Amino acid sequence: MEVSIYNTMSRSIEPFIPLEKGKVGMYCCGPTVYNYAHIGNLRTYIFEDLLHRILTYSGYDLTHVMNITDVGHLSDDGDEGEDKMERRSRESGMSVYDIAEMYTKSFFTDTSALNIITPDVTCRATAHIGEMIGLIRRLEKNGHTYISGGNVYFSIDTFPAYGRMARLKLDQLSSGARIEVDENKRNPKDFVLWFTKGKFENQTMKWDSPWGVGYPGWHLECSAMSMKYLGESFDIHCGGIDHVSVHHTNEIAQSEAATGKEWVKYWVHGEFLIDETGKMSKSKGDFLTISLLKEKGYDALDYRYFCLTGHYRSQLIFSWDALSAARSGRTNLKKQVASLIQETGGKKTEISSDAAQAVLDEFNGHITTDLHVPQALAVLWKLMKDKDITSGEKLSLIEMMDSIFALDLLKEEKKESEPIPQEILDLVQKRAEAKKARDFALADSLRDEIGEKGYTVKDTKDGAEIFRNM
RNA sequence: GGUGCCGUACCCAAGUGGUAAGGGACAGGUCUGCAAAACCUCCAUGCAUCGGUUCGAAUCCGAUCGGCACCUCCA
Repeated sequence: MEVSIYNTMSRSIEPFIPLEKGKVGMYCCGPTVYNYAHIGNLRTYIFEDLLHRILTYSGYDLTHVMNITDVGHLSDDGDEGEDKMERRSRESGMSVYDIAEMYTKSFFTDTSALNIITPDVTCRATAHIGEMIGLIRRLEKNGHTYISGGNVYFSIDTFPAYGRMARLKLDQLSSGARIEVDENKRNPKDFVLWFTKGKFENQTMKWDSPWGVGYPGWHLECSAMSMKYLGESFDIHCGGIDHVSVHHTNEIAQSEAATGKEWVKYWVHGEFLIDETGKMSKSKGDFLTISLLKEKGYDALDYRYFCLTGHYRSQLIFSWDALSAARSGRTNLKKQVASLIQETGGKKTEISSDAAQAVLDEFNGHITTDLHVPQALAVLWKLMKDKDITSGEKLSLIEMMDSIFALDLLKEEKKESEPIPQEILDLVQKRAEAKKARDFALADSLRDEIGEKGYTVKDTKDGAEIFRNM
């Protein structure tokens, strides 16, 4: 199936044409594992997962690579920067490696709860120091580097296309407006490839290199690892929108300066999740995590559903009300699917009717056009209400759609069937008797009493159902 | 200072030239002693404001107001 996607490089939706027919190499910037991921971070991985699923669904043989940043990501630019991992280590008393392991694990716990498919390759920066040193040597050989104040810098003046994707106007950037200019830089936009100086006294992660003992600059790892696993040119590079102007700009510069080739064909960026006050960030006090959502009674997939209702290139406004709406939506969807399963005994039917085929075509059209997932979701709702399509066909269609949505629509909810206390059962029994005697005042007061004790009773045609209140 | 984005109902949100998707909430109905559930129905002549282009504008252009992001670290 043909896929089109918005390319940040051209600022337009382009037909996707892979470098090698039928195959796709995709690299996505992964987490820096110095803290828990907040739900804004995770929105980006949900969007990348949708792209992953859509490419696979469309018949491509996909290789999806994601890095784990466990070194070199500074909290600030310039000499004042401190490695985020090291800072966390200093603050917590744990070793940097323990921190990396702990937060890597929690990251994958979150992504797994969100039904995000684990990339084919996940690679740690600290396991690829050799590749990074190799890349610096290539840049050095091509005359793109200089050493100043002990650090190795990339010289952007040696790369005329610098800032092309971000459309930076270098002469008009107000460098130093918000940060101190690094005196060692020839051009304020130059960036460090290898640190041997800086806030370094406590750095525990360091390696020997031709330029001295030190550690790599943050941007370097993505270039080095993506080329290792996907080759010197590959199809798709994803990440958050915030990476366009610095991180990806620098990645492009150092990669293309090293190889002399176009590095990435399609750049795909996901917009931010924001709240009423604007962007979510880890430095802005408390941040929202999947485990917090769970504590408040939401399923991780309620959040996934919420993300599916907005387009990946638009900001999405988070609120508890909006999340509750998503939870209700997903719950209703699941209920309707469950009743379809009950009705058919779970038997799916091959799609044969014109009506069903039309729904499938519409769905396919949406997902293969720049990830128009919100419209695809609307198609699912239309399908649920359709009166001409048989239940068996519906189930087949739902299964196909959910291979993209990944909302576990066909999965039966396992109810934790805690035993109902005898006390409650007695009250329910009493109420049933009161109802039978048409003493509704007593029945209602008994229902209130049951409610006070934390249970809800609902009458069905097969008698009373009892639920524990959440 | 430079760059870019956004403003659609009570909330979230889709829609980039052909007459406003979808979800949630609300309201009404069927059913039920009532409630809940389920099902049905209703829900923006309107897309920040003002002009312009066009047979036709939420969509294109200009201005204004309001909000946000990036040019430090960030998904």
